[in-house]
Amino acid sequence: MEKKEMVVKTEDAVGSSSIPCYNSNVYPFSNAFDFSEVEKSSLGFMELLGVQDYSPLLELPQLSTVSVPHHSTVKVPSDNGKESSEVLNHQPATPNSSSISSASSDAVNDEQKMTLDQVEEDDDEEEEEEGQQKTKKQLKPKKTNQKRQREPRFAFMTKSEVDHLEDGYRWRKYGQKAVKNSPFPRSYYRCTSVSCNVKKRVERSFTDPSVVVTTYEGQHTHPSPVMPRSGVSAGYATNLASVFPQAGNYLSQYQQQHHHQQLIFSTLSSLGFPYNDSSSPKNAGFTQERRLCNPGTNAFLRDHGLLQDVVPSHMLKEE
DNA sequence: CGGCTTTGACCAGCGC
DNA sequence: GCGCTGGTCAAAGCCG
Repeated sequence: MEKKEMVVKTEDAVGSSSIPCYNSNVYPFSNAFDFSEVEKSSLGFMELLGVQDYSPLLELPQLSTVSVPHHSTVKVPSDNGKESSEVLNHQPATPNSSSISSASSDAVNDEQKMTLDQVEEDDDEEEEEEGQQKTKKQLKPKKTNQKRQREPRFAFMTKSEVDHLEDGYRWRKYGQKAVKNSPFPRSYYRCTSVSCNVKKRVERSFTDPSVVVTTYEGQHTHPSPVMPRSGVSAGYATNLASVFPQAGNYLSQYQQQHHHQQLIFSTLSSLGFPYNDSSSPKNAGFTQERRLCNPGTNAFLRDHGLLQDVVPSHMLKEE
């Protein structure tokens, strides 16, 4: 049986932090994090996420002001100010809330850098071609276009038995890598649609193999091949999307499919959105799920593994 | 036969 | 400079 629980984490969300929270339960994961530690740390949170460019924070102001409940200060480097800090609210999340972690993004500066790189690359191209043909052909080409060209990223934490979750789009796997500190490999997928360079990474938490972390990068330039569905889901997805524009983008994809509707609703519900659908047998599975982000328990802490790419372990310490 | 997955190799970025 | 790691490429193989 496939049981899923989705946890949303926007890579931009933690950005700078102080969105007027619709519901204090929306970002419960923060209960497990001491963001003041982030401030102390030499690593910015975005850096912890493996991001080197924070410009999207400007691009996604809402995300950049997401409030992280309960904990204090999030310091986020940004282009115009280097960093912003915000005192966050202190409401503990309620049980059953799911976690949202946040993540990162970047892009604008990279594009600028890329331009320069491309110019330089033009000069080298001829030389490279020769050497390249001899040894390996794939070597340089990617360099021209790929110089850290990063799109805004958005990650979902999904409790699922399957690694690759259906989201209405078609994906082609183009790589798999072993992940440090994890026995589970990370898979790389790319949208099969031409001219759409959306990518996603899928990896499983090593501390909780039932949890899959899916990270989307970029935005689709085409409609989902799966027909959109109408229904109450739209309202909630929109609601969430209003908090996480990027999330809404992907959530809307999820909601285009049956069982993913449930997945979303389960998540939204746990996020504090009042959704309740007991008619689905699949929901039975949800109730059995470990309370992934239940503050005050160790449950969440046990998940720190899948977040450790996002947050250093010391941040996961219980208060 | 076309599309997809697997897999080894390569490259770039980063820290030491 | 070197080594590690993440990310990507593309050939080979698989499958419907």
